[in-house]
Amino acid sequence: MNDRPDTRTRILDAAQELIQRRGVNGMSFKDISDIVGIRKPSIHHHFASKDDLVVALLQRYRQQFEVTLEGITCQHETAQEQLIAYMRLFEQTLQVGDQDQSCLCGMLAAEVLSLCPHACDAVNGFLTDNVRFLSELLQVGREQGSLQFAGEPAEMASMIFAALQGGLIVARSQAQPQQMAVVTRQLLCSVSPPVA
Amino acid sequence: MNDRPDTRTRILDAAQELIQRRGVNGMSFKDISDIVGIRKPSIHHHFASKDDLVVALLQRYRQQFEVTLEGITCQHETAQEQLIAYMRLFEQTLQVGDQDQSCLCGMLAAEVLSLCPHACDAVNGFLTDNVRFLSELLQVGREQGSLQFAGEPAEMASMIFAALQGGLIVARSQAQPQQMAVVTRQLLCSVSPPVA
DNA sequence: GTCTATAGCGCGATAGAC
DNA sequence: GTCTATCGCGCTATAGAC
Repeated sequence: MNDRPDTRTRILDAAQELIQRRGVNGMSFKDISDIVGIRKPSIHHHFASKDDLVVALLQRYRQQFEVTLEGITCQHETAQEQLIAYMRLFEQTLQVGDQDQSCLCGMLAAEVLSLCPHACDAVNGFLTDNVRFLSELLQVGREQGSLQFAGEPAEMASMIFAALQGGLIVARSQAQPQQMAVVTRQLLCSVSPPVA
Repeated sequence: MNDRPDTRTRILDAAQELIQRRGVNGMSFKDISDIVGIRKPSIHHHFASKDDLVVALLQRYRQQFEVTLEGITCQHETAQEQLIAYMRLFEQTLQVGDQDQSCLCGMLAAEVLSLCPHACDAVNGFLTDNVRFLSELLQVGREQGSLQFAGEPAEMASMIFAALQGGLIVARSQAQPQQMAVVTRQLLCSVSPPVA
């Protein structure tokens, strides 16, 4: 009957939203306590330090993302459809709330010098996982014939992932969410077989 | 005979380096004063506030960048060569010092919610200028025949610029500068006519 | 598990001497 | 133009009552 998540979860939710908007260095315990509706020191009962909070947040985020990627693989037949669904994730990020949220790990990757070693490893693990996922998807797509491109799948994967992360940052900064769709459409063109 | 720049310039240099490494929110007057070798309050003599410093920095950066872009246009004949030279700028950013510097405006675009309106406008102006430069370059290249791609030049320009910005963030986070060259090579593939 | 109170520090910024 | 001294604030974190 109680559909409100527990405090720990609500703290993580607030922290994630704040980091995706302003970055780690732009987020404070005060901001979190305002959103969650508890006092600042109460946060320390759930997370000993700010670093611990960020590490826990990354752990949850990567778990959720893994499930999402599995869903994409299962729910779509062709690699092309899977790629479209994957890119949709990034477009959707910009459609939440005030349209000012970027990818959590893209944001943290930009601020990587402010992170503790554990958080740094988690961010880079996320980046690597994504490029690997894309790389396998491109490989399969090329074999299927639903995708076509020059060069190695791993290199095209790096390029596509970079474009999606950069696209989020640029589109959000300029307050033009539709620019994200422009980037994904152009990416799709770049790996699609000629229409003829 | 005095080859050391004046204090104002050295403050801007320090601020730029710090922002490209840690972002605005990760940079402080203390950091600047340590690098420049003056006391914290002395900075206020040159820049009334932190916002003023950031705005002045962006003004200088955009002026310098404009000159660089003109140089690229003049020094290279074909659009393809100009594109290669442009992308080289992003690779070179990652080759400076400890290889942990990103693009100033890419960093600030990620932290755009922490900027004053003037700085925000300057960052977005920089982004727009770059996409426009690329867009014209792609248009000319297509007409020349040195470049070839599907879709509109403006849309391909958005995609390329996003990939360069995202590529910087990812490669830097993972401490793999060579990944930046992977991205630029793949981008070049995507706008090059078939070798045959 | 949440609270009040507070420690301890770093921040941007100001005042005023030199 | 740079300095010392300091203000006022916000931060993360801790101590201890309830």
